[in-house]
Amino acid sequence: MSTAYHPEAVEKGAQDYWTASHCFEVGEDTDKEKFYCLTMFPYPSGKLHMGHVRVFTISDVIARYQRMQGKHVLQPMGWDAFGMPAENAAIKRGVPPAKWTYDNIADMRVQMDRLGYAYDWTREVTTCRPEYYRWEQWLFTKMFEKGLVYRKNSIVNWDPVDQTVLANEQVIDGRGWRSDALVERREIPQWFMKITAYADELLDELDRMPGWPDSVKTMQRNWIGRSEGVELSFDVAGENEPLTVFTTRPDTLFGVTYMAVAAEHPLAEKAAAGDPEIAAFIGECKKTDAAEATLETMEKKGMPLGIAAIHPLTGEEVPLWVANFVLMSYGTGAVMAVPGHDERDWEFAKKHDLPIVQVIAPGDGTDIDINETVFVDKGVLVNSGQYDGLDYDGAFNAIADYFEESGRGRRTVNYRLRDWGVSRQRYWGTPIPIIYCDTCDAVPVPEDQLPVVLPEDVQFTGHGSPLKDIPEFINVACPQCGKDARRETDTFDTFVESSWYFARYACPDNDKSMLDDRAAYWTPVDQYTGGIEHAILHLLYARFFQRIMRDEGLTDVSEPFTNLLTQGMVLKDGAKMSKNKGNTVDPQELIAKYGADTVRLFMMFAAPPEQALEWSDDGVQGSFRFLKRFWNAVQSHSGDGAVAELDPGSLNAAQKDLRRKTHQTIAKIGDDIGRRYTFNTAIAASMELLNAVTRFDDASDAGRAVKHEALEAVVLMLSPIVPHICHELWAVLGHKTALIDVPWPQADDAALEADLVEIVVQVNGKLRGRISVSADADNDVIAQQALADPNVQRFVADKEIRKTIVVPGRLVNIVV
RNA sequence: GCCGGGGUGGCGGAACUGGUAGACGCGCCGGAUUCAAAAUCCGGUUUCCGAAAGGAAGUGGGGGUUCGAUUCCCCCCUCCGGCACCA
Repeated sequence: MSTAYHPEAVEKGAQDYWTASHCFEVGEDTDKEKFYCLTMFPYPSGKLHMGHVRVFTISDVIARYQRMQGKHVLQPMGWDAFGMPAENAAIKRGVPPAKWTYDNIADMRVQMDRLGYAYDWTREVTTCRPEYYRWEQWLFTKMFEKGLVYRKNSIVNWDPVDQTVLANEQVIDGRGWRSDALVERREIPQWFMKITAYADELLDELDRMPGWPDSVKTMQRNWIGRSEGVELSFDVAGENEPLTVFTTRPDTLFGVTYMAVAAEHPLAEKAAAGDPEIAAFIGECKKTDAAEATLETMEKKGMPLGIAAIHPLTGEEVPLWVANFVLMSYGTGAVMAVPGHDERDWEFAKKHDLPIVQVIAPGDGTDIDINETVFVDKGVLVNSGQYDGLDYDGAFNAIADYFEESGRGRRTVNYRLRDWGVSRQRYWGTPIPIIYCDTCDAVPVPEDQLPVVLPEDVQFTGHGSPLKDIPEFINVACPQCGKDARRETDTFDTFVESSWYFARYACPDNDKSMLDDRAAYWTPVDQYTGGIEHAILHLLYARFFQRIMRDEGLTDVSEPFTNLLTQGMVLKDGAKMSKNKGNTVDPQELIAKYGADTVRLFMMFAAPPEQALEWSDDGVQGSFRFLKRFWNAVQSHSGDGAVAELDPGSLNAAQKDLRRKTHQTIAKIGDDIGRRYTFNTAIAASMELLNAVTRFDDASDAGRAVKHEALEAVVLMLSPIVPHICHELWAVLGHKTALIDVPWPQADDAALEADLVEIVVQVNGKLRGRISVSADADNDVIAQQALADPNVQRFVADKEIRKTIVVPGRLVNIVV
């Protein structure tokens, strides 16, 4: 057999072995501890990109490591198969979205297998298949029965030229991506899921999720945005209905000098009816896309409505404005403005010459000029009548009490989180299982008529959903009264599919129920890995859906993902690699040139997983070179013949040193992979150990035994990262058992002990020397020896030593 | 605009709990091997001063705490991600 490293042959050999032995196909019948290792499933865009390779490899390394720890590991894979790109491809190339999607899945599956991932393909889940989406249709009807879904008008981006709803991504600088027409906000009826009913639980549980990164938990907390405040009503001159607003700062109530409502607010519409100028302004406000980032960054504009609200405490008239920064979908669509103590209100008041009144003074008694700078901190009330002198809490309670007693307001909790709008005016998605009847209104499709199957063989024009052109799909009998009725043609947001797929992997073949006992065995997911871009939406929706399934009696689990690893983006030229931007790198070419192991190694070595990884074409070569060195080192050692048994008690100093290095490395890599997930430093440590082995020139029996132990350790510890070459080299080292069934190595504490340690000596915090002391030397001895160092003496000389700090095993700092 | 995360040699990164800044790799320079090249192997490589020993400076910028700060605190700059219809 040739001893040169040929990756294709090595990789095919290992993969054939894994396939033939079915070693990654797992059942539930075992005494071993289970470990469910999952990566966010891909959208089948056509080809794997580097972001996929990164996330799949991270997860595969963890799965293989946990298997070596003796766990019963499930690592499944599937496809987030509904989505907009399939429709775009259909418009562009005339291929039906279904065919395009299934072809892509087939192609990507081949690419994944070439990378050697340890997947249980018997559990593959594809979300565009009726066997999958029927259960989310079913769950939606259950939610309907419980009142957890409802229909209401909501704003979409409307392209007035193409006469179609646009996704935010399809709006470029406020214009439709195809038509280039200015996008408008338009209200249409849509279905919503009541995620706000779970807001408190989703928020509170974050405190009990130690396996999630703090950054993600903080983002979710801020996204839910629970705030305690007061809802209070202002009478409006000439109106019967009061105007209700929410505020977290009732202490600033005396500082209200104007109020603002959204363009869609009934009071604004009423004023517009009698004033063309206002009507024009409101029309202008609606000529913008619906993204929050757009609203928050655009110029703040407003116009007086000529309507006065009555201040509930002073009885004074307060002018009512319509403003483009107030959102109808937030709270009540109206805000009270306190320009003295709110940044945005202050700027708006300055611009429109509205009065600014100071009603809060700094707690430390400092004088401020409210016309010069806004004061947003909490403090002591002034200019606030009977409430003067109260602090924030005192004023909050006194004013809240007053409103509650007078029946004009109440303490309440407000959330930034809004209910989840799940309707999409698109074809390639799960049909929303609703039938509209003139008599019975919206009726959920009964269980025995599920699934509502999406027709796959359609003419796709790009002008509206093709479902609207299929009478057999639309025209149905009302399930309640039997009269002629119409089927809903909107489909679900694709985030609905990705909110529960992790549970379905446990029982993808069940056609009687959504989940079963196998889900009880495998869930929750022990390790979930995916992109940081999903920190809020996907991960919050999945947490919500898990609770919906729990409350439906399908599972006892509340939190779907015990440990979360959010890997950074793969960037190129400073931006996320994406097809849209055209800055992708094809992994396929690299695999063809260097093999899967080199690609896996480079991805894991280039950066720690949570950091963004700026792609560079250089460096892959280095990983390949390392694998060749690794291969050659094992082959040449093995070629020297059989190895005697290692006797740790009879080693010389050099042999002991290498053995110490081996066991230090075992301890370090176990920690790096098992606890820290810093695969880059684990690889660096393997390289160091291999370098030490290469330098170690000792052909004695004991020497070869120590070397053998080191090489075995490297092969075992690199095997989660570069499994193919390690599979082969394990056999080369003389083993009959396949590497996949071998446990992780253990560090021998006795081998770690050293006689001498090096200690750094500083004078006034600056490095001045190094000393070697026995490992058990006490602090006085170390300090004496440090002082004796000639270079240290130069800096201490005859100066008075004020302090000596000894950090055992590390350093001595002499302060003069 | 708001929320979250980054910024360390020519480059990717390391330094885990406040204790040797630059591990490991890339690149580059020098050498060996070769008719030559590729490949491989050996040595060097933060900057400045110095023949060396050694010294000075240095982790985006400014300030602070400390015997000691890449690490903790305050202010600022800049890049990346998310902002509810991209997935």
